[in-house]
Amino acid sequence: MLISELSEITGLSKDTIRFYEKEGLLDVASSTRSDNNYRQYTNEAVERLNFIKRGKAMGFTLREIKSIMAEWDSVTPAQAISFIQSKVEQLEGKIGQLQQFRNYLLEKKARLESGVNLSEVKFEEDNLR
Amino acid sequence: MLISELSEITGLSKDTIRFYEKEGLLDVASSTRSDNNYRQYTNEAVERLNFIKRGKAMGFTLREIKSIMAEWDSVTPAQAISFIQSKVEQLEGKIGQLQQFRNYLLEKKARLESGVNLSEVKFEEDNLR
DNA sequence: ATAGAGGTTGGAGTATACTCCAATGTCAAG
DNA sequence: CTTGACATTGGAGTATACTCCAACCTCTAT
Repeated sequence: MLISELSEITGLSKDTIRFYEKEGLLDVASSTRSDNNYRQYTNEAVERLNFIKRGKAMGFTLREIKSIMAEWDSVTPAQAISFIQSKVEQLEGKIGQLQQFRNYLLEKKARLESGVNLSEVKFEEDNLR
Repeated sequence: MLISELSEITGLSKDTIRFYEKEGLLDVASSTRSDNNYRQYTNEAVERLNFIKRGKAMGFTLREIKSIMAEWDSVTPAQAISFIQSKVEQLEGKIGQLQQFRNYLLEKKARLESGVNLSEVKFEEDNLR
């Protein structure tokens, strides 16, 4: 497929896709050039871009996403396992933080609903634990 | 306290703290100026900065964090409740995504451990659901 | 043959979030 | 009264991740 189609499928702009390519986030399996010099994309490209989107949504930088994908391609199973394990641990930390923050907000909300004044529940670190 | 102490307590650089002030993320309750024009910080500043760090860790931009704090200060209880509710929903979405990604990684890991070839579990969108 | 909708490039510009620096002011200690 | 450690400012520079643009090539349809 050409870049417009890929752009529609993924919801990423053409510029962004070309930018990702410049940055080395798409490999040969994702895109080749046809005779007219147009980029030809495979489904691999769709998968890669979705992977990138996912990674970004979890707060990874492009650099990190690139390294994740590179590891994925080049690494022995044993290395992959320990790599994944460490990523999972990172994610678990992040999830824990988000849940804490969610609980913190819900607690504040409950206090507000029970009529406590806003200023009394403002930024107290203790509420976060 | 002076900026060095605040910097040590929060782990943020002095430049970062001054940058946050420029951006309007610290209010009068957090910092005032003494006669010599030095910034004098209160514990409120520590709390604010920790709040900012927390917000950043969950992927909010400074702009968003500022608006959260502003709402917090200026809003009626009813508005605060609906604001919090929407933030909680956003967070729940984020948490859900992170958990999905975590499960995805764990699944890949399990496959690797059971001896499946790496290339067979590479970037397939189906694995993400 | 020309229009129009696609594609290409290199490079400049933008937003975010710092980070560094030079010049200068303040203050306690020797 | 100078030294050294702190503080101040404005402004420049950096990294990340795009976003836009001009100039130009390609292909299909009329």
